[in-house]
Amino acid sequence: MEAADRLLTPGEVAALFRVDPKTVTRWAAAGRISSIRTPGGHRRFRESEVRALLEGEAALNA
Amino acid sequence: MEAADRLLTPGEVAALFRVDPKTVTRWAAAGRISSIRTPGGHRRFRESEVRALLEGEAALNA
DNA sequence: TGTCATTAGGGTAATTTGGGAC
DNA sequence: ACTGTCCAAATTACCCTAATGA
Repeated sequence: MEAADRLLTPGEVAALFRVDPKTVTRWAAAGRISSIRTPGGHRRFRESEVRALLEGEAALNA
Repeated sequence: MEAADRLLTPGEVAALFRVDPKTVTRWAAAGRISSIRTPGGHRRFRESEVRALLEGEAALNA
């Protein structure tokens, strides 16, 4: 189940979705996307999940 | 309890958290993560603790 | 012994967080 | 209901040189 997938920064995820990093933070806070926190409190996102979200929407639209 | 206390280098821990190796060093200096010092002063981290940090945060986010 | 990638250290930008408001 | 922007504070990233590790 758990793959050693890479982690993405909020800025990277925001760039992929073409939204503001703040919006990504809101998604994480709302539980719409799972996040990992560094000991310092910063968030990291699973690339596999982000990609599934991106491609998933596209698939549903086809 | 099967603590696979394999030791990880700052670079390896940094890769897992998707942060800079210097950041891992800062965590150790701040006491956010326990570290072992080599006689030469370099730091090593317990894999079990690092993994608990990663997976622990993720599990809370179900 | 020598090589070479990694790490420590200190200092300065850039990013992220959190909150509330529009 | 959702997003972008403002703010201040904290965390993280990148710059360098010297030492350590394998």
